Amino acid sequence: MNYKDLADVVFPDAKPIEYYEEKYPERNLPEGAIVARFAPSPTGFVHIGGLMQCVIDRQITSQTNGVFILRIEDTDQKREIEDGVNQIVNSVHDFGIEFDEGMLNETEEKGNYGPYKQSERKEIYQAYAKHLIEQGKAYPCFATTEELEEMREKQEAAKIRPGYYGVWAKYRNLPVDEAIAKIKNGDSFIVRFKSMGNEEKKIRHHDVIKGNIDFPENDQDIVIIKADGLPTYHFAHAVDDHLMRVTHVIRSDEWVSSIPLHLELFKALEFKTPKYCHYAPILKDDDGKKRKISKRKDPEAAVSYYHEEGIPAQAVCEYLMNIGNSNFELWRKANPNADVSEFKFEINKMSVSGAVFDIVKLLDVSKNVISKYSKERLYDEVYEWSKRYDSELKALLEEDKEYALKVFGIERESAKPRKDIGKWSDVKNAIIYMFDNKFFENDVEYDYAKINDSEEINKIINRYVEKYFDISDDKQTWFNKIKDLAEEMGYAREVKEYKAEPEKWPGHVGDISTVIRVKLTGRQNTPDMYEIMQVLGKESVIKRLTR
RNA sequence: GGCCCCUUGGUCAAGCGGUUAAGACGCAGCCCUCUCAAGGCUGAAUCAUGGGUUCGAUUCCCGUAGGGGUCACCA
Repeated sequence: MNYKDLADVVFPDAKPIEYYEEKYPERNLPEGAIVARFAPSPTGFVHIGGLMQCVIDRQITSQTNGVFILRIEDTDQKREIEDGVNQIVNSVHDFGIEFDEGMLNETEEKGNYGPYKQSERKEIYQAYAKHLIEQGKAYPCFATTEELEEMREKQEAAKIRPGYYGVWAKYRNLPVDEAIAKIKNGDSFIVRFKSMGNEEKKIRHHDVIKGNIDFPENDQDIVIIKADGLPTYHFAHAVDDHLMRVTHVIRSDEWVSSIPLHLELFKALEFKTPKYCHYAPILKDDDGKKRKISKRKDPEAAVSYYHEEGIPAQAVCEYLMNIGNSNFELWRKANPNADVSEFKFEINKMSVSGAVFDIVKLLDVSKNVISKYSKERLYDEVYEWSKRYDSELKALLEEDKEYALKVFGIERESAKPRKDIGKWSDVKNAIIYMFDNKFFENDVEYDYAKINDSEEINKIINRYVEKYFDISDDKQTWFNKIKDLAEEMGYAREVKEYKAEPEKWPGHVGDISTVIRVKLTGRQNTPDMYEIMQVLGKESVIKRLTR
């Protein structure tokens, strides 16, 4: 009886690994092409950090003519939710990111290196596990959960390193025939990796992002195949990333401590190790303290949040890109109209420590992104968003599209476009007063500023309407008339004059403007009043000023 | 607790032995033919700490403190 016999008893039906090595050959890609993968569990939830990984992966795989894969890690059935894969695909898709290979939805996939769902790769893992057993590099372990717990308690009590290793690895050296007998007897078991590592020895690993890291060798006999026949993460990682010919394993740095294990696994399996890129998680400022942004506590941890708030996908992606490579914004400034895909992302320039998520900065990025949109694009994006999240806004936009486009056109598509909208949920408030049916719904009791005596206000407005207002005036004429009005009413014609000798007048042309503005829009602050009047049209202006 | 990693203004950060220590967001002030948004200009604000090494340390080494990760038949 030898290891081969044992392997045959453990996995009688497994194919030889050569079968898979041939089925999934090395990819024929140009020099330097990066193959990366996003490998979430099908929980339906995409974390902002996961999206950052996608943005980065998509960028570097595209730029090197490589491949970006979506692999679903569903080896833990407890984590799964219904429709989880669809939700992940859709969430990522919402940000304009497509995968080259992998799952397309719950059941369909594309690419020649599948299946891309781990639960469907069971036989592959078992083939490789069998291969290891044949070589004496893995073995069945019959320890029960209770046994393992007991072991752990002893270790803790004795203050020694916990785990299944060395002398604690009870079934590591179980004679082959005894193991076979147990299996034939129907004893339940799992498969463990037989580590040859020595905890006293150090290894050095070079991480693309973190640089050199030294740690002790792994000596834990970790489980590679669970009781349900599915692999653990570590084993699946080795087998999948090898067979899918992944060149760069880009993942969150919670995995760095597993590197010694993974390295040993790759060595035992005689796989070429991929390049590891461990990025730091996104942090959250919690009352002055930094902590990992959390799914439970922070709504902004979920990418769906940005979608709901109406922060454009491009803005979120650019912000994330900037967290990844902070020279992105320098590049953006130099290339304001270039497509993001032209930015050369350098993975080794990523920060080794986590960045605190800054929504204010994100919104600033967003304002810049939105300021470059044409009014048509703005309309389309806002309309799409409103369909899902704001029916009142939707109705407003549908009522008269031409008019809505004019409203969106105010101070847009110019050299210095407006930058006051950061997210679609800001839009309604920013434009609602431009719509007569909404405007006249409200009371006329507005907050005036400096000039707030109603008699004076009426005098100003009446005079403006009867003598000065003319919708066909050009902007200069229009403004000169407001100055004339100011002068006639006894106010300073120029702000500068007033500032030089404030005691000479009760106010200046700006104060007069404000009166008209408030009467016209209900607000003290608005975009350019001339443009507003032009968009509203003569009839609406008069109606508003004289009501 | 063991192992591993991290620490430049409020935030993101450049820097890689000699710099007036970039830039962005935010903040304050000023300017810009009306308010706001923007834009322009100016300003306040940073190398966690103690030792070394060196002619010289933000940069290299060691310690300390603080923060984070990880120690599952979860990923």
